[in-house]
Amino acid sequence: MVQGAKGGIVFLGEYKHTMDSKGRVVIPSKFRDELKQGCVITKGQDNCLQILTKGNWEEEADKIAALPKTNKTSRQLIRSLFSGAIDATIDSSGKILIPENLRGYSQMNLGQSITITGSGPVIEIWSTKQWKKVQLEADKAYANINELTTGGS
Amino acid sequence: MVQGAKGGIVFLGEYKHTMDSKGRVVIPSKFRDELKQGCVITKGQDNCLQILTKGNWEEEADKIAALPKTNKTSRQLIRSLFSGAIDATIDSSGKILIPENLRGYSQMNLGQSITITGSGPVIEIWSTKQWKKVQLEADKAYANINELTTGGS
DNA sequence: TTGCATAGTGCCATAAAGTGTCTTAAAATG
DNA sequence: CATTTTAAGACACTTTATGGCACTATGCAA
Repeated sequence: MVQGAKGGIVFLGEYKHTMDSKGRVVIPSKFRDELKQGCVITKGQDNCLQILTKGNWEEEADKIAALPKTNKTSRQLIRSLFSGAIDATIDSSGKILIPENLRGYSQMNLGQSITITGSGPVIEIWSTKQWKKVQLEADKAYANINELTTGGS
Repeated sequence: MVQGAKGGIVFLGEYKHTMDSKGRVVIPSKFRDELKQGCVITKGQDNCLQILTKGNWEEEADKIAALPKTNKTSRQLIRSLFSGAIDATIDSSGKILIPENLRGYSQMNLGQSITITGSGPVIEIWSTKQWKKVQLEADKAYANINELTTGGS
């Protein structure tokens, strides 16, 4: 997998897979090496799930845990992150199980299409339905920025 | 390969090739040396794909990755850029594989004609169909510029 | 406790996708 | 014109995705 200028891992690409009848999904082979020593699945923003490497998770968790617990929003964030997180391992055929509560959160259904995307330091998992919506918006935002920074057409 | 005034690489020229039955295209031999250590393919404007050298990519990626993830637009940019990119390597016969999602984005089909152009610091790949349209517009714009800068005919 | 249902795990078979390499023909080079 | 390089297609091989089946663990109810 590619590395950024600062040496961190950068996940790239978009992959369409299927959730099997038991709630498992295949992790794209390009991502597997980085996740082999274990990974953590959390609730992401916009109804996606995120897969973090062990290293990334620790960083993230430290950041969140350090937030002031007197602040209500912080407490909610802490609760959401930790209660929604699960550590997972890839099985011998490259699959991981998405627990029921996370499937619900991200609107994934057994046997349906899901989309896995590399999104820089993290991997995101989407129901393909949801991804299509998000992607459209994302591409629009990207196109706009390009116009601004490159002078446009 | 040519260098610009500031020492950056400058890709030049227009090449017509064919996408093979597996989605691979031959990279013009003049471009290969610069891409041998790896390159990244991203979505470009007007439904083209761009091939960036490692160096160019890192610049681009660092800019986007540094954006705050709490901001929705930033998240969209991150998603669009990274999910729409893939790192590629040239094989021993000078080909690279264009992944399915990027073939879709750029309207390339297996077995069909594609056009590869040097476009300054990046290489662009087009379905020939799309390229013809864009080239026409580009030529027109160039003619107009000439008129403006030379005072016209 | 026993039996049953449900969720989770491991592994295998098949099909599809991706990769590597070779040959031939065409193009470029000197 | 001879030689070298490049593009395109073909093919074999490898890897990956998917679905299925069997087995285990867990919890619940009879």
